[in-house]
Amino acid sequence: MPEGARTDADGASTSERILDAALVSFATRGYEASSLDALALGLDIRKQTILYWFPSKEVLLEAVVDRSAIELSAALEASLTTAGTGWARVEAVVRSVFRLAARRPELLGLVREMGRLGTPAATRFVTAVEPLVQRATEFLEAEMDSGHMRRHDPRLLLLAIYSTVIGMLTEVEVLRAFGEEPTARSLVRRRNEILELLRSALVTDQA
Amino acid sequence: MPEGARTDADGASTSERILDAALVSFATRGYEASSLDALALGLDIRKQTILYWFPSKEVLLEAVVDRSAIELSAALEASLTTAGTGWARVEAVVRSVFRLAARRPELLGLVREMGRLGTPAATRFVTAVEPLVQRATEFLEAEMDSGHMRRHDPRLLLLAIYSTVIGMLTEVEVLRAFGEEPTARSLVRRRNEILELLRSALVTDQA
DNA sequence: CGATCTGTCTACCATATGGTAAGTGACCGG
DNA sequence: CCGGTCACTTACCATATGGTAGACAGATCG
Repeated sequence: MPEGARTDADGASTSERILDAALVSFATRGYEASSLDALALGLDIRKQTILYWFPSKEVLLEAVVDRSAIELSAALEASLTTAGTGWARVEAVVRSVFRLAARRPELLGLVREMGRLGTPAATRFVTAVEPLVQRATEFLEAEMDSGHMRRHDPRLLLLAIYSTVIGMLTEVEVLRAFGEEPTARSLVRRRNEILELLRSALVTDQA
Repeated sequence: MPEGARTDADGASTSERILDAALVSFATRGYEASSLDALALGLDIRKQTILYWFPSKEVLLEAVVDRSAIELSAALEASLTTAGTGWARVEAVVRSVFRLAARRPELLGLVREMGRLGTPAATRFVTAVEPLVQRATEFLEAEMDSGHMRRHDPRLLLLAIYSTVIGMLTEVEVLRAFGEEPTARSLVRRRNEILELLRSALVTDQA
């Protein structure tokens, strides 16, 4: 976003490095528990540099949320354009979310964190993703109308799918309690489990 | 726990009132974001009274977690002893969790919060609930063996069910985004949706 | 070269936080 | 009636927090 930003050896501008670090910290430790000092320390800059780019912690949060919403939407949109129809479409979306979780777990972590820090952060995020929700709802409705999927309230169904996927991706502690270590191998197992579950729950024609 | 505790007009001892308020605050605002001062203010006592009963904030958290784990386990155990077999058993447990969510939403909120505050708080909770997980796993396995339920990895299945239920009970912000207001009416709709979903996903004999 | 702008820094501050030390009044057994 | 314990208080404190003010170095430009 900033034009005349100095660039790192890796080519990353300071403000982008701050956004990256803040995303990770917010997603894992949580917003309140993330201090600007700690953030700055990790980046080997001074807290005031952060406050130069983002005049307050809240503004920083908004920036992180906005950027994440864009990235998330982009990933989902991409998987939607290439995906087929019917169950294949659902599977493609779930797979792409899992791929995203493997590559950038912080993004999913932030989504989960979003619920806690209520308005206005959540509102911001929700507004950005709303079009996708709308599209998904219409798709599910069409599939049900055509008889390819069992009839459900599409928005409640979407909420259930969302909960399951996000939960199985982010509840690391609970995961451990259930005897699943958060490895790449386990991630695949969880993905397949969810896909199987959804398939048997949704698809009418099990052939 | 405290013996010679002074009792309130409502018969609640100070330490119990502290635990109650702390549970609500931890479950909604989060542990880090809950300050002892704010807690004390809400109870119309001084912060030092809190530190008299619970020598540190962390100890307070442990106490809250322990008590909640006990209450949660009790509720689940109760529903298990009265519940029947097969699908009826699953349904009974889900219903009892939803009943608990209606009566004491903070309890479920704390469970969700647990994942964020990693060890040792989570470990504590998990240890307390572990026997239930074990029982549930064995039950699911038996049902699959007898062919009444589709074969899945029982622990992954349990994790999926957990994620879905907790998510649909606690993600209030996301709920709003999906057009569901957190009313009692909506709670019932969500419960029925989950039950339908689980039934079609799990039960082989759909008669 | 001098003025200006940009990015980062040092210095500082008000407030809030978890926690310590020491008191105070009520009750209670001897 | 008196010493002690119990429940709770006032008085403090060290630290951490988000944020302000202003200095300083390097680039840019007339």
